[in-house]
Amino acid sequence: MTEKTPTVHDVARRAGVSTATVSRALSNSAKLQPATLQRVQRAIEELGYLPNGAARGLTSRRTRVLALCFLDLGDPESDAGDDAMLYIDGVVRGMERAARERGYAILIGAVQDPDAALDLAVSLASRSDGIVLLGQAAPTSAIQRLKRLPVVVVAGRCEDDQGRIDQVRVDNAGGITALVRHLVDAHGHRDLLYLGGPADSPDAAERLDAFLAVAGDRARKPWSGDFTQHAGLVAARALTDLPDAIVCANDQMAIGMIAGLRERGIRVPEDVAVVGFDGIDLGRHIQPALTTVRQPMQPIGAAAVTLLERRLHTPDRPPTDLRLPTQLQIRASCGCPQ
Amino acid sequence: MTEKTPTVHDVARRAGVSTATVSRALSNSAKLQPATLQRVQRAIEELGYLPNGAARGLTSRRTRVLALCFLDLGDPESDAGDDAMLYIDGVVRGMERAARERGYAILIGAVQDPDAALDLAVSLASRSDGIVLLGQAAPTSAIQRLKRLPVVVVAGRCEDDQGRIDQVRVDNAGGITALVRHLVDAHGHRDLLYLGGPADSPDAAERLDAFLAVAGDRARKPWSGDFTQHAGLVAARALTDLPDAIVCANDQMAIGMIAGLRERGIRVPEDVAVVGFDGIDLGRHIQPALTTVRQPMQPIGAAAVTLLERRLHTPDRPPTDLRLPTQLQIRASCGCPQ
DNA sequence: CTGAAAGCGCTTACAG
DNA sequence: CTGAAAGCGCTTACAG
Repeated sequence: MTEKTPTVHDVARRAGVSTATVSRALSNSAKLQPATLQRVQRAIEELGYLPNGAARGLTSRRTRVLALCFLDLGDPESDAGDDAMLYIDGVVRGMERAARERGYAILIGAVQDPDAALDLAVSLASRSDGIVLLGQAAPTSAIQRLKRLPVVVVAGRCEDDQGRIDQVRVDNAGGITALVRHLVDAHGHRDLLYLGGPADSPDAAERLDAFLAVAGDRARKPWSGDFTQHAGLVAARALTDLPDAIVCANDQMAIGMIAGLRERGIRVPEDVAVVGFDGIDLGRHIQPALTTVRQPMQPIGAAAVTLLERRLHTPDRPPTDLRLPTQLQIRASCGCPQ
Repeated sequence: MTEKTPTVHDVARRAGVSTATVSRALSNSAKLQPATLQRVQRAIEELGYLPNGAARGLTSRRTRVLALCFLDLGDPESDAGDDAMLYIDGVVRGMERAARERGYAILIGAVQDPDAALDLAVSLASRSDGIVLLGQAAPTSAIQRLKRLPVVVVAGRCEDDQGRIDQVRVDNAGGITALVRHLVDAHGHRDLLYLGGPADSPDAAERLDAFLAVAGDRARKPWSGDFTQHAGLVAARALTDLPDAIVCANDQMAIGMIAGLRERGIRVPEDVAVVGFDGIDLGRHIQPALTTVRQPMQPIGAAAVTLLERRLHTPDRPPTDLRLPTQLQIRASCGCPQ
């Protein structure tokens, strides 16, 4: 740290070759004479040479980095992940694994304030070969501004006029439909309450629409919450006359709902069925185990990476709007035997 | 993407200023005349100019990126996080939040094979201002090789001769000690079985040593597993005569243990107490709720960032070996009333 | 407050 | 197979 850090020139001098040769040895792209290669490698070792990524990136015009920009709504006081965070963790892991296979690392950045998303996105984009914008971290302004490099929007609403923005979403409508059909067809429920998510969430909006469409006149007037366990708890306490089944827009609210009902001595699923959406790990372990719709978080991340790479190779390909399938996960809270 | 991307020169020309002025406007470091600043900003907007991070990094010698290198041992088939992954998610989140406040983004990279850790670490290091090496992703070879830039080792074993590597670990010994004392003092248990972790985990080693030391002649010969729920399950099935209490080296094994005991009709905590280590969210929700020792995952990540930044400012400061406190989390599986 | 110019550390045609 | 040299797009002293 104190002594000057060695560069390709130092390595070249020590190995008795040109910097071009050092560069070739580094990326072992060109075939070097084994002896030459070895000399260079020794010099690198002896000098403790570390290539400068910025210089490489500047020259080669590729950073080998893919970025992810998201909104961090989590509670900084809590280690317990809320839904949004669990979702993001899954996406990050999926991205990382897919990126790794292709020789990319993942750069992540978050903001709390949606208004800061544009600046963050720009700053991440400037250091990467492509960027994924998650949900509400994808304001139209950002999308427009970043269009010089591949952008994929995940779980967001994307108003793209030029047609170069790829999207990845899940089939919210299909998931809700399968869930409601199960409640209606398998269990004969006819009085359904929907506890929806926040109005500004694109996923929440799609789920609500789908519920309304498929439940038809079996639907009560929907309630709404903020996707937290607490919202489910509060809703459970406020419930006066019990429906046959309660469809929650995510698992956390369903879990809070079940806890709140239990407080009041109301049994799930005997007195009322409760189902969720997301498929978080916790749902498997509560009593009764939660019937839900599983979102493929890692595949979402992996798909985003794939789309990024495709557009890197073919900038002008038509935009893809990927809808990943969701999967009905029947457990006990709907009334099915475990 | 097709048209050439604009550079500072284009912006400068359009704004009728020099590139130096554009640069100053970008970093708003120097005070520009408001009118000048505005002209530059308009030009940036009109051109859709995106600064080139590599070029900035090359010149300024700072990337404003902090890297995290870890081993990904997780099951790619499963969305359900295992312990190691939950731990990493927590650390990543802690790093991201701490980094964000200081204007850094986080670059993450993982490998499956420990032998590949060095190459990955080098590649991450070359794009960042500092790097944290997690656990087994911190081979001595990597530490030596990277020493030109700030390195902090988290939950690893670090054999550093030169004294510039900072470390962050948790107080494994203190945690185990509090756990065993509770079992012995509060519940009067005298026959303790320890289900340890893999031999190559530094954390596992410390926990085992501490258990042996504090349990003394109350300890049976320790068993060991691989930190998965499955290992706990297998151990439960293999158990012939029941101890008073089973101390598991992590929560996942404790959860598997409880499930395995239940299979056999053995009640926890009535017939045997079971406790874990880590404090994962799931432990709160199982029946009985898991008594454990809480690791402060996010603070670990945050501390790593703090140490990185300190060393960035003061390269020659003496190395810090941080031990973050753990916290005994008494719930029901030890026999305490919930 | 602003500009001209050097230089950051690589890679990549272009020769040979 | 290897080298000389230009140039990637910024920032930063140095002047003024």
